[in-house]
Amino acid sequence: MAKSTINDIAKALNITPSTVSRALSGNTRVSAHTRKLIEEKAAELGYERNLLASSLRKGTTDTVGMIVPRINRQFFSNAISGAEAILNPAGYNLIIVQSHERKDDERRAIQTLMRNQVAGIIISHSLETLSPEAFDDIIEAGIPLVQFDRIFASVKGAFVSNDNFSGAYIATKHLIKNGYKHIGHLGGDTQSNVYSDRLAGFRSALADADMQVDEKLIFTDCITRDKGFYYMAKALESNCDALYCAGDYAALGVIEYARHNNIRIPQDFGVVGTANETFAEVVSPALTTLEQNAFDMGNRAAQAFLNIKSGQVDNGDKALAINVPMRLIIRESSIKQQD
Amino acid sequence: MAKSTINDIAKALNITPSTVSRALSGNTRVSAHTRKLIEEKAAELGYERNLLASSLRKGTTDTVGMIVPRINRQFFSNAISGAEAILNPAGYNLIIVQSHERKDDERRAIQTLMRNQVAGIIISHSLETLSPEAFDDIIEAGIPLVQFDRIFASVKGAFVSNDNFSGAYIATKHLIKNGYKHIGHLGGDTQSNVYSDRLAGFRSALADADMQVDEKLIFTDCITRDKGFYYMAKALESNCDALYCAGDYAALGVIEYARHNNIRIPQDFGVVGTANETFAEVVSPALTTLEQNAFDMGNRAAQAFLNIKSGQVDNGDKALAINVPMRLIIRESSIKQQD
DNA sequence: TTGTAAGCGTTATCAT
DNA sequence: ATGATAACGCTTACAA
Repeated sequence: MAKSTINDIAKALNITPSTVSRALSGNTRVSAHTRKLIEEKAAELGYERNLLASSLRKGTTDTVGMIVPRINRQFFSNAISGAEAILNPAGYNLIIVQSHERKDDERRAIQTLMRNQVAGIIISHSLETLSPEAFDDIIEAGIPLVQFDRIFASVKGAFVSNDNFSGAYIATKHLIKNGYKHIGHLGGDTQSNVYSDRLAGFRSALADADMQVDEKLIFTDCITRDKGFYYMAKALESNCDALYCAGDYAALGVIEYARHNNIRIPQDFGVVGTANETFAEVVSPALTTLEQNAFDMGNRAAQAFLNIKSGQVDNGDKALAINVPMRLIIRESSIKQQD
Repeated sequence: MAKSTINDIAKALNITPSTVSRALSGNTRVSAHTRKLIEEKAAELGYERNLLASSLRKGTTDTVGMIVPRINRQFFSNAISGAEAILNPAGYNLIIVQSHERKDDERRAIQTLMRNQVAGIIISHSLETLSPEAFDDIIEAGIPLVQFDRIFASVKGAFVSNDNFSGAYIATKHLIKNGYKHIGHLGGDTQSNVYSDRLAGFRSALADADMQVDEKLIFTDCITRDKGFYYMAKALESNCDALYCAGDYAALGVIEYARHNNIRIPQDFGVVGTANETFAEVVSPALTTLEQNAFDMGNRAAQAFLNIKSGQVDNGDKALAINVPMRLIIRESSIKQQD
């Protein structure tokens, strides 16, 4: 009933706890005989090692903390799975905490993880977090830190992000190629690297095609469905005929506005989103969008942690920046029909 | 740089660790003066309490473990948020582990949590888990256990589930009222309470309307989009004109089959899903579906844990069964037009 | 109000 | 191969 300890096992077998500990941690310097006895007794008593005690003694844990804004977003939950897929086989457990896009929650999350003596922290910071003071604590405590997706480049440690610039560039170029002439952008707060890079990629694609950027068609607080709906109306007032959206939810709002107002997508208007949310394939017309490869990013973030941990790279080494390419998934919403 | 301890603080102030401990844990029996000194020094040294040591000493942790099949399902990620919303204010941290619908992973997850001495476990078991041996360990160790959504009724501890029977009943009745005559069911493995209850509710609704259940129209291995597509074809061969689906993904498959084969939904064929996934509102025609109220379930599961913990109810008390009603969200896919 | 000392369960060092 | 012992950082009687 009550939890048993190595002392219980030792007493039951008339040996010392140290021998039990050795046997149970796979140490070779225990006779095959006693090892067997110990293992049997452990099973009989339902013994489970107390990781609090073990970690306290060893001074390290096998736990990695991962902080994400929200887990109910495909991107983050898949990134988590990607990290797990690397960490579990490597003997680490992953503990997940949500920041709910709030700075205070994030700070608390960092504190909780540090107090729990995690072996490392993998984080995509909240949108409310505009500067990385809280991250410095992590580095100062000597805890390996990996930022992913949303990055403060000034912080030491590794980071893994999408190649947002190139992704946006490709998406925009795709709209240009398809004959749209007056292309706008629905983006997010440019204080975030994610959205500033996407905006930059958008601008760059237009520039390379010798097309003017109409500043009236650039919106940088538009990552929700409602805002997408709203700004689509605004964009149309300025004769917009296509939008590259930095998020699928905004793109969804665009599609819905078009449907309600009998604007034909893709014939009259083109849309490309970003993220490939589950609904992108299902909405009608199906949404062309940029795949973020979340699983892969989680994978690489975890790998970066392992690299730091194994001493292969220094935590303060800036060579650890990884850029994951984004892939354009072409569906109906951007393929202008010739009529 | 290196982590500091209460000993560091004590030494720096020429007092004993016990006083520091008392001050930092809010104990009143410390003079205002020394408390202030201690707090300042703690801040200066960037002290963070080592929870491993603290918990080991106290014999309890403030960590609750939550095991779910996968976090990238809206239902589970929202349930997690619901649990968090109760537990964090109550001073608990939630650690989340995925079972990936695999029995072995689930077993490992339980082990990890127990080794980490969690204060309680909230779980929705994997579909691969057909019997609850692993759960008995939890109860035997005296750890409060709350099952949610997927339940083994034979296990002690609390459980929180949807009222799947009534939900399915309402959904099916809704199809009947809308004039569909030959209604089938796409469900899941009936070894799970979730799917057996939904099937039972479906049957019951037909029975109460004096309608025959056509066994050829009942499929119990159909919770994916592909399967939905596939079984829709089968159902049509038996002159089916409506399906109540135990999952939205299957319903999506149905809609897609209909679209590809020029079957008009809802005019010629009715569909109701279950879960209200994000795409349900967005797909065309919009899908009528049962809301699972995931957040609320997580909330209640967490509350059940707190109740056990506070001794209000016994962990072995079966009075802890909570049934959360499901709400039918009526959209286009089930409203037969009169023509 | 503060100090002393023991102990949570484990592991590592040093003996034997 | 096994035992004795100390220590990880913290909390809590008990003493002073």
